[in-house]
Amino acid sequence: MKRVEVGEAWTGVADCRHCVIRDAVLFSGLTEEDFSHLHRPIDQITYRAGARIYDTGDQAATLFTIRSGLVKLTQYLPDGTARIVRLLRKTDLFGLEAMIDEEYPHTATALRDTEVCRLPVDVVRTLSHANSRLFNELMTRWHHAVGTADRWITEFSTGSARDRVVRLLLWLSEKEDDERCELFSREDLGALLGLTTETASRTMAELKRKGFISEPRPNQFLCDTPNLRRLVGM
Amino acid sequence: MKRVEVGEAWTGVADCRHCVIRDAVLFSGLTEEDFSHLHRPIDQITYRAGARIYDTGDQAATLFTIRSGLVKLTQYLPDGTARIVRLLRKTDLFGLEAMIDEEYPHTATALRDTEVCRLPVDVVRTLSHANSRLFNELMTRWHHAVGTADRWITEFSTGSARDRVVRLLLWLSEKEDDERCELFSREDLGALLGLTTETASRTMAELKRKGFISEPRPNQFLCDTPNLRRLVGM
DNA sequence: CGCCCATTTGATGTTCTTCAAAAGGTGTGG
DNA sequence: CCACACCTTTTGAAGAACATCAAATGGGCG
Repeated sequence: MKRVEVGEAWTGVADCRHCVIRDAVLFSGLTEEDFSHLHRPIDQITYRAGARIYDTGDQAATLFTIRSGLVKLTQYLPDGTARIVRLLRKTDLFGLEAMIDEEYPHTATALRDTEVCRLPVDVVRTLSHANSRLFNELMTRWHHAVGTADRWITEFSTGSARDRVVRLLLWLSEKEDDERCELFSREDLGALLGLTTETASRTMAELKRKGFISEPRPNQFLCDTPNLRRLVGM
Repeated sequence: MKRVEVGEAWTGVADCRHCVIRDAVLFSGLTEEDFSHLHRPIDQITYRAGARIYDTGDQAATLFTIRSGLVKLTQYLPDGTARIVRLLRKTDLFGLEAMIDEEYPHTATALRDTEVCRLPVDVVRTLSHANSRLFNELMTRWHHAVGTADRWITEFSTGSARDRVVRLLLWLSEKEDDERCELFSREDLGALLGLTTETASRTMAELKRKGFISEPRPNQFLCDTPNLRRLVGM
């Protein structure tokens, strides 16, 4: 990974009322009146690919909404082993733990250039008491986080290396409109699936040889989803 | 597992106001007034060891608080593979998904005789809008579920079989007062750690041989926690 | 062009799974 | 109370899958 000197840049003050992804974000349920109580501005920030957004143990004071890009959450074992526990993209919310905890439990890193909105936790707390739609939205986000974590356990941490890779490819394709699927480094692929970089690489190579995937551009894949699905019995 | 004809038995109507574990449960923040609005009674139910509490896809209409016992949540892959994604005990809440979803995403099974309180989801929903302490308590529970799921990924799904078993033993001892640690079947141990029954059994045998654990009674273990901790670098 | 880093590939060893069989425990019925 | 059946656990042997170490390849960038 290349060193990035200036990892983040302040992009401006968000105009939540006219946000292009407003339907999909946390504040979708806010009323004009709610917004009028929003005295503290919502920052918009851009992180370069590879930039650290926050570190495990950092003081947790803001939630993040992704406007564009891709973010990984990594958790470390005492022996230094890293495991990627979540992958976040457009409209996803992360750092929710700030609502409860003093510190972030993960390390958040931008995998591509990533635009986020930073929501101060006390703003969200205050609004969530007043606005029950926001409260529901928050619950939905928590629910979603648990559901995703559980998929990580069953789909990405169970079975053979090939099965795990295939399930991940299918999961990534799900989220794309077409059957393309942007991937990241082999090292991250391994850290996500609990495999070594080499095994991740070999498995991808095997899938290519057998024609289940092709790689028109580096790290961009075309998946034969029907046949991949058949491979893992989905 | 022995067939259980009568898996569940209604034990009575809960008296939440005078609950012995009241400090620790979801309703700890409720006021006298809140309780007076609680027209629908809270059922108390006992499940026999091995009894199914709910099944993946069942209509989700109640949350459960554990008064005593042990419950596993299992998730299934399309090919039939089962993976235990959570272990719940006294004062834990499960079935939270009922707040959002129509169906339970897991199968919940009692591992020992287990007493639960059943909280109708609409009761919790109504109360949570009126009582902000309950709302906070709910958020805390969600937070806890995510945190536990993440530990499952990093600690129980990463590294060698021995490391996983050791981390689980340490986790179970954490929750006990002494260094005893009740365990369940080897099959469940495997399903929890993403290993086969045989590997789980062999790993336990090896730990016994080396003196890290002893088994005074079947499925009850004494752990040499300091040395176990050293084994996995904690 | 040459350097740096990520990826790929190879060879080897370990770990885990698989299949199979034996041992141990528990409950039932004779 | 013993014998038998059934189920779980343990153990063994063989093979497959994955990790590890090492080296080669290839792409991007100064």
